[in-house]
Amino acid sequence: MRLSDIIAAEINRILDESDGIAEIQRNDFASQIGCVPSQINYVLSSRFIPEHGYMVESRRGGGGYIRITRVRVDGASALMHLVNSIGEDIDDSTARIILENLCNVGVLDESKAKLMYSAISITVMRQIPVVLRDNIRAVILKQMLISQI
Amino acid sequence: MRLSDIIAAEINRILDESDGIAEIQRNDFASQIGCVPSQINYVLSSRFIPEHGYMVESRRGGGGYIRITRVRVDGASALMHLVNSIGEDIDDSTARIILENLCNVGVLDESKAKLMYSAISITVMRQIPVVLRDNIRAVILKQMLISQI
DNA sequence: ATCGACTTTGACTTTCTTTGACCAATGTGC
DNA sequence: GCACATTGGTCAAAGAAAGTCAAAGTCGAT
Repeated sequence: MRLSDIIAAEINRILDESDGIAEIQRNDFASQIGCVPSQINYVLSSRFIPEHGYMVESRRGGGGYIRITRVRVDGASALMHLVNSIGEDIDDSTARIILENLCNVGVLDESKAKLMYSAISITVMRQIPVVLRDNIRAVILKQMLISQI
Repeated sequence: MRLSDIIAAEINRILDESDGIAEIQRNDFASQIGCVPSQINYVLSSRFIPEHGYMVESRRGGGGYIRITRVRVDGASALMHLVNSIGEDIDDSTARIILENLCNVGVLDESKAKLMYSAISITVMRQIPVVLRDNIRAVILKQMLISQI
């Protein structure tokens, strides 16, 4: 079994035991498993991603931590499907249509839809290198949608 | 839990209980919590900052005190002030503190705060070149806050 | 055999917190 | 007024985490 699989399994075990929230200290966790600390980051960024229903936060410094939250309520959640259907990149008009639809269907209220759209608005995207835009837009949108499950 | 979080929580508890005004004596408060006095200053300067709706006054000498006041203003003008105070760049922890404070003051509900935080989470920022991050974070945050006015 | 995608590692960086020595202001008693 | 006690303020160093990045390794598919 690969190291990264062991780490992922261990995080999932904690998530199962702790109501979907795992809070670890990177160095402790790494030495407990027997890997270098940065391996944890690799696993988090490659497996604990929005498409799979996870959110990751962290803080540095004394008392720092990494918190992984699993939001998947059930595999059939409409929002989960939507997130997975978005893919690596999304353009502005598709994003807008998605938000409008979610609003029409009543999954989002107008205020939150506006909030989300503002986060990926042209004002924001202008600051991002063109080649990255569709990708960043997708990542932001997916992460925001996951946060609302 | 970190010392600084304990201190911040305690100050917020006093603010909640005392109609938005907390008056403490630095040395007493510090020894009550079990930290060095200057730690209080650290917490005040990193979390209870004017742009976020707090006032801090103090007096030295016998009978000296530190008074923290939570300024209650209407949401719209609080947000306007905040947006104007943010500037070109913002780091992760300042952003998090802003969102926490907006919740404490009642300008944002927790769901929207989470939504906003997810839009600027590490998962998103990891995709953006390090040198651009603080700038992009600021643009996204400001735009989201403006959308709520 | 080798190409490419995924993993593993570790040196280096950045951020946040805690502590303590020293400084500044204010009040009090003479 | 002056000396001294009583506060709070500042700042820089040390400590405690986590993040980044690129080089090297692995392994399956062609």
